[in-house]
Amino acid sequence: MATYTLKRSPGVAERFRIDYRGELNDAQYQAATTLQGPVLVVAGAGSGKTRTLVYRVARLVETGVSPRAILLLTFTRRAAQEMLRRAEGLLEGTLEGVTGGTFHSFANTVLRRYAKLFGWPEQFTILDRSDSEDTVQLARVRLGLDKKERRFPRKQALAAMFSTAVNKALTVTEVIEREYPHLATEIEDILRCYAAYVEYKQERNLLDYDDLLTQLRDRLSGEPEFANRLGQVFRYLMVDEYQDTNSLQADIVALLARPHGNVMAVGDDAQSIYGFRGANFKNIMTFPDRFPGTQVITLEENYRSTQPILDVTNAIIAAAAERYSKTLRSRRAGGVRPVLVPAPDENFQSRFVCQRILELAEEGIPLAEIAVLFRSSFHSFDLELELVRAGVPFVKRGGFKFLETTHVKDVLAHLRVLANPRDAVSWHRILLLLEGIGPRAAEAILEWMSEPGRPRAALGEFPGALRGAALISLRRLAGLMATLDPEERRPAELVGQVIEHYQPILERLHREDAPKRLRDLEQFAVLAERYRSLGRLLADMALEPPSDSVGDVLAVDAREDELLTLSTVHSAKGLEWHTVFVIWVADGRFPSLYSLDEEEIEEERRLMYVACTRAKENLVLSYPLAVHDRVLGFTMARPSRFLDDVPSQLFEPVTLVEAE
DNA sequence: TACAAGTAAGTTTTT
DNA sequence: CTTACTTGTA
Repeated sequence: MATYTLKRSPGVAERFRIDYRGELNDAQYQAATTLQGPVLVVAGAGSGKTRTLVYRVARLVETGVSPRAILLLTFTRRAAQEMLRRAEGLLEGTLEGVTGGTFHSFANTVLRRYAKLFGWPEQFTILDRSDSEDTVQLARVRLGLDKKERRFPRKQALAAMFSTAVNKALTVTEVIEREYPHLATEIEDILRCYAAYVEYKQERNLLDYDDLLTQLRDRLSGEPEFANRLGQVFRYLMVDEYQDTNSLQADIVALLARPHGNVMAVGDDAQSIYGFRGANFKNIMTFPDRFPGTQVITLEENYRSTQPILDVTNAIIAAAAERYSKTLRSRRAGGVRPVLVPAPDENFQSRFVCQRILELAEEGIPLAEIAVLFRSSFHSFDLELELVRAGVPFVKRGGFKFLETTHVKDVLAHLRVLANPRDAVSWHRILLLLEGIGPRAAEAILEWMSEPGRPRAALGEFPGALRGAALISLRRLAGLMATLDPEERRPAELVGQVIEHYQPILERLHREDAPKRLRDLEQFAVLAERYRSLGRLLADMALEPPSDSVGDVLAVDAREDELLTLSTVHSAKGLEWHTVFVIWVADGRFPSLYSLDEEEIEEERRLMYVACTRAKENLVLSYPLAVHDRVLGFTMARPSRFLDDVPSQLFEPVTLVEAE
């Protein structure tokens, strides 16, 4: 197809409502106003990266680009929304139509929209991690690999291997050789399991997270019409957090940009923290090779933190083995030194943090401006108890979500078979909940149900031999399926019906804490009110689950803006607070005990860097001197090795003493 | 064949 | 704390 380029009429594009020159520094201005061709922005922490992206979106729209032609791939949907909200505020005029989201959610949207083009069924179900694990387990049982001696890996380990292979562009065999050498003897069975898993997904229209990406890539490279249409729709591509993309995602970016070459990648190699799922921060180094003619722009001025904080973070990252060299300089005067606090044990640490937070609140710092960060989500358990005791309301980000609890997943499974009747994983789950039905019976029923022309409600007519209780509960389920009508009922109504059906099951299975779990389900029903389509609800639950963890019931009556944040460092990326506490800055916790290889240590270092660069005014690092280990009892802890690289005079030392 | 109860072992970070 | 696997009973 020949292209004919229309010239922009002079005079129209010359006048902008926004004073880009005045509101951005030179590097930011250059990034925001370079609209054509490939651009790489290497943006240090706090250097106004989001601001720059926001202004660039505004600039594109002001020069006459339709918002619909702009595609913003960010790390979380929250980041995309935040960006659009700010751009909206800037331009008042409407930015409606800008597409934004994660690679996964974008893949989901376009694969569904163009499903007909490549002869796919309209409905496919997305498997989240634990669904994938369950599916692997089904494949494993089917192959008779569950009756083996104890050496055979469990479902989590298997699913992790398969995923690693996809995300690091390796074969399963290579992954085992590199990362699971002790399983070398099992390779054959593991590969059989993998093949069964792949086949199972294909038969049942199931896509796991990795399939979303591989399918998008393969359709883009294999279906010219699809690639062309997308290329015509999305003519300006922006990718945030580029250092956290893996080679699969980098391929997708290249394929999307191929028709027009307008792609801006923004990132910071020093903040690459997703290597464990295949991200390769070298992507950002090789971007200019991949896109010839790339303009590289570096943002080094920091607007977030005070200089004493930057002195510490610069020292931490200076010891990194490999990186683009840049040293952040603060634009902000003054500031106090970060504080380093050794605590006698974990509970001292918790009490210290809690007490300081209360004092800061007293001084007028809003709780929403304070965060406590940690390496792994269980590190905050003790602190959470302390905060509840002190009546400090908080939200916890990262870690276990309430969507991942068994009871919520059970309810979701009922909804999923409505959207995709072939979703055998969900059927399996539902059937096993019934009294008197175990794996054998479930398998037989599914087999029978899979014959064409059997509606969901036909369950009750299953001819196989079943005991009394099983027959009754199966009929009851059939009754529910007959009533549920996804065409007629709103998602929230469906959820209500399912909960009603599920309540007695829940009471039988979890006698102890049924009321607590029921409250979670009510919470879920409330959440479902926001949706008009069941498909949308299910896709969101898999791709963009609500980020709050289980059990911040305390937060119910506190206002959103009056909550303290507890967060894993991973979930804190891109955010900032007036005061940041980092707890458990001890070797074995941060860096994690499980990440002691050379490359992994480098990533842990970057993670520490990300944690500390979240702070604007106050940074407080603490670690317990004695650690309680379930096996070893109390042992001595050593401060994080990353502190060794920081000259001690950069810290304000503090000693904790108990009141008389 | 289903299930309760008991033992043993694995536990990072996220889409 | 969860889940995987075993054993004993209906």
